[in-house]
Amino acid sequence: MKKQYDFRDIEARWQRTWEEQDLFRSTEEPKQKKYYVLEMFPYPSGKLHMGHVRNYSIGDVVARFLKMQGYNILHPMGWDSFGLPAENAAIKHGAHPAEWTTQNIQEMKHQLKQLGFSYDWDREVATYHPDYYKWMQWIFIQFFKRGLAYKKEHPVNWCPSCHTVLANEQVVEGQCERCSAVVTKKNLSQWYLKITEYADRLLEDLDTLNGWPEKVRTMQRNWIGKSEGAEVSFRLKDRGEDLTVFTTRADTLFGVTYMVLSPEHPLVKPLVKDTPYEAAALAYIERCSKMSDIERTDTTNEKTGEFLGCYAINPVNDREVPIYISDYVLLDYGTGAVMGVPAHDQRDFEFATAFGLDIVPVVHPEDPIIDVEHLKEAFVAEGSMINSGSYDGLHNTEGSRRIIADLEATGRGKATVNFRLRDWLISRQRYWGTPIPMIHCDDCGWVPEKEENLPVLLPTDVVLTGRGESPLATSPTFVHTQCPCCGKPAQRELDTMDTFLDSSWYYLRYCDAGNPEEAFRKDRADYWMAVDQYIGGVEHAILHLLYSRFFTKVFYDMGLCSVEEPFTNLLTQGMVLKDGNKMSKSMGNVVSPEEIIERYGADTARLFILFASPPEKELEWTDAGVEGSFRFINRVYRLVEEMVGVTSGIPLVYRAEGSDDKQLDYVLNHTVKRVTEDIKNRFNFNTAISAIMELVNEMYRYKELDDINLGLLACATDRLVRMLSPFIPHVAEEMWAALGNTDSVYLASWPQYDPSALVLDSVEIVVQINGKVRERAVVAAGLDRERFTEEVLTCEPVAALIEGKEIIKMIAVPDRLLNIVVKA
RNA sequence: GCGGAUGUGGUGGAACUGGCAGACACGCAGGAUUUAGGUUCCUGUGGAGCGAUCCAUGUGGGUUCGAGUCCCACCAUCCGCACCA
Repeated sequence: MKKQYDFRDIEARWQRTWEEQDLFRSTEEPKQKKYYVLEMFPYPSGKLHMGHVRNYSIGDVVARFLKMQGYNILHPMGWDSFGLPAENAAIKHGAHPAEWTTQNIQEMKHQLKQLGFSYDWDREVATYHPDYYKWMQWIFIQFFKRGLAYKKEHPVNWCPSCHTVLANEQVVEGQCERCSAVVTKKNLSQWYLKITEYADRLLEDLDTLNGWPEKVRTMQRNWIGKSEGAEVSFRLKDRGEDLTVFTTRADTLFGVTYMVLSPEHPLVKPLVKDTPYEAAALAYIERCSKMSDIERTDTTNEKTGEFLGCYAINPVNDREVPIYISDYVLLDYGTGAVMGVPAHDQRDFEFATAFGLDIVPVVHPEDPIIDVEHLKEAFVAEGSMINSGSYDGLHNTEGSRRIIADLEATGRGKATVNFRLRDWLISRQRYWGTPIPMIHCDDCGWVPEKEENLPVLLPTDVVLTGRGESPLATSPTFVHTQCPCCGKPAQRELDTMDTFLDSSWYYLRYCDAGNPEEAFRKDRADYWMAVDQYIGGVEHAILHLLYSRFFTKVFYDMGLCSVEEPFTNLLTQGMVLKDGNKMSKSMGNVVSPEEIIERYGADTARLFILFASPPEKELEWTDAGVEGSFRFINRVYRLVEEMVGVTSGIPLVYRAEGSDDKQLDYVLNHTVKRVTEDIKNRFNFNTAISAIMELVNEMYRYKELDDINLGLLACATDRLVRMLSPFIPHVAEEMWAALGNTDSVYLASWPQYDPSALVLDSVEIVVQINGKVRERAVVAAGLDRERFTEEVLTCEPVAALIEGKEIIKMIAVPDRLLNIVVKA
C-alpha cells in the first residue's frame, strides 16, 4: 500500500486482477439462495453518460452487497444494439450499422470495465448478433403459431419528399424532421402482437407487484385503461344495418339525442353516398386526415362535425336521433361510434351546444343546487333516474345494470369491457432490426420460415439511402425464396421488428446466454428467474416493462418458464442534473464520465453519485461534491494506511474496557447495523455512506487517545473496509490486501453487529414542559416507565424546573423523553 | 381536465414507528501546521436577541401532552396520461 492514494494504479491493477481471477463469473448452484440483479441494458450510442454510471453504480452496490451476504449472484450486462441511430449514422457516414454498433459496444464496454462493475461478461448478450436474433425470430414464430401475431393494414407517417416511413419522433409539428415536407399517411400491411389478449392479466397481476413503485403501477394501470360498459345496437332508419356503440353509461340511454361516428368509420361513406350530404362529409373527412394527431386531439378545440342526413333508432324508446361525424370520436376505441348524451357527458354537451341539439337530463342529482333542466355543463355524477320510462326513480348504477340486462334479453346490447391498450404494432420499415421470419406465398398465405432455417440473416447487400419503404427490398438476395409449405416461389417479409421486442426477453437469455440449442434452458431460467432487483430509468415505466411482462406471461403459458412476472422489485432511478437541468448537449452542461474517471477515478465517481442523493431522486451534479467524495476516500486511505502499520499482526478480538472503548465499540456496531439496513431495506446508499463517514470520524478521534485498544481498532478497520467495498471496490480491495487478506474483499463476508455493544449504560434524555424542550438529563438506560420517571424527576435541574408548578400529567418515553404537562 | 410525486439552512440532503429539526457532506468563517499557497488536522456555522428566550420544515386550519411526520383546505414545481365514450 502506497503512502499516497494513487487511484490510477489501484484501479487498473485490481480490474486486471478481477478479470484474471474470473471473479464475477456466476454458475447455477441449486443449493444456494440466488439473487438476480439487473440493470437495464444500454443502447450502444457511443459513450456512457452519467445516467448510465448512476444506474450501474446502484446495481453494483446491490450485487456486491448481496454477494457478501452469501447470495449466489447473477449480475449480467449486454447491448440493446438494434435501432434507428445506427441506421442514421450509417446513412450519414456510409459505414455499415454493424461497424458503428460494434465500435460503440467496444468503447462502452471498456468504460464499464473502467468503472469496476461486477458483471459476468461471459453472459454478455447483444441483440444484433445472429445468435440472439435467431431466438428472437423463433419466439416470433411461436407467437404466430399461438395466434398472437397477425397482419393488419395500418397507416404510417409518410414523407412524400424522402419517400420514406417516419417514426413518430421524426415528425416535428406535422413535418419531416429532415426535409420539412408535410407528412402524410400511407396504409401499409403490418404485423401486430396481440397484447390485448393479455390485458386483463397484465392489469390484475399489477396488484402482486408490491416491490414496484406505486407510480409505475398506476401508469401501467392507466395505460391498459380498462373500462366496463356495454355495447348497444341502434337500428339505422330505413336501412337493415345496425350502428353499434360502446358506452360506460347505459343508464343515460334515454338521454341520447344524437349519434356520432368517427370520420374514418367504414359506415360513413355508404351512408352519405349519392345524398346531398356527401360533399360536405367528404370534405370534413379530408380535413381531418390532414390534421396531425396533436391538433386533432387538442381538447381545447371547438367541437366540429357534419350531419350525415340519416337517423338511428334508440332501442330503449324508439326515438329517432340524427347521425353526425366528428373528429372527437376515435376510430380505434370501442366501436368507433358514440351515442350523444349531452346532459351527462361534457364533450357531448359541447357538441350539442355547438349544433343546437336537444339536451335531455335523465339522471337527477342529489344536490338540489344543480338545476338539471338548465344545465351549464354536463352533470356527470351519480343520481336517480328521470325521464327514463320504467327505470325512473332507480339509482343510476342500478339502472345501468337493469338496462343492460334488458338489452341483452332483446338482443340489442351486451355488457362488454374495453381497453385503452391497443395491440402492439411491431413492423418497422427499417434495416437495422431483427428480420421478421415470415414468408408470403400466393397459395399458402403468410407462413413462418422453418425453424431449422433460422436465423433469417439480415442481408448485408442492401442500399441504405433513407428513401423507399423497406431497405431490405434493395437486397438482391433476400426477397425471393421458397414457400416453406409448398416449395413454390415466395417472398420474404421485408420489415424488421420493433427493437422493443429484443429487450422484452433479454433477461431470460442471460440465464443461459450463448445456448445454441434453445432460447434458454428451462431449468436455468427457473433457477435464476424472476429478476430480484431491476433498476433503470422511469422512462421505461410503461412500454418496456409492459412488453416484458407480456412476453413472460406468454412464455409461462408456453411452459418455457415458471414465473408469470419477470421483475419482483423495481427501482426507478432519478435523472442526473447539472445546474438544475437535465444534462444535454444543447444545454452545454454535460459532464462526461471519462473526464471524471480521468481526474478522480472510478471510485470517486461512484461514491459521489451514491452519496449525493437517494437513488430514486434527481441527482444534482456538483464539482465541489465530487471533490468532497475524493477527499473522503483520501481520508479513509490515510487512516487505513496508518492502521496497517499500527495493528498488523493484532488479532481481531477485543474487550471494550473504558468509556472511550465503549464509545467506539458502540459506533462501530451501530454503523454496521445502519449500513446493513440502509442498503438492504431501503436502498438509501446516501445515508449508509454518511454512517460510514461518522465511523471514520470516530476512528480519527479514537486513535489519537493515549490509551487505545489495538484489537478494537484492528477490528474497526476490518469492518470499515468490508462495508466500503460495495461502494468503492478498487480502493477497498487495495486496503483489504494491505490488511493482510489474500482473497478478494468481494468474497469476504458482510460484517455482523454485536447487539450487546448497542446496549448503553446511560442515555441522555430530554425533559419537556408542555411539549417544549427545557432540560436534558442523563439517566440509566433500559428503565421501565415508572423508574424512568422517578429517576428523571429526581435529577437536580429537573427538580428545580418543576418547583412550584402544578403538574397535570406526565408522558414518559423511557430512554427518550419525559414531557411534564403543567397548569399554564 | 384526470392521475402520481415533491416542497426542510447559503447548497445536496438527514430525521425509518408522531418524541432533541438540520445527521452526513458541500460552502463559508476562524485557528493549528506551512516561508507562502495548496493539502491536512481542529473549532464554529438556520434566523432574531447582550441575555433568559423567541421564531423556523411551501401557506392556512385541525387532531395530539407533543406534528417535518397524521387529517382537511390551498399554493407552487415536476412527471405521466389526456376528446378513451
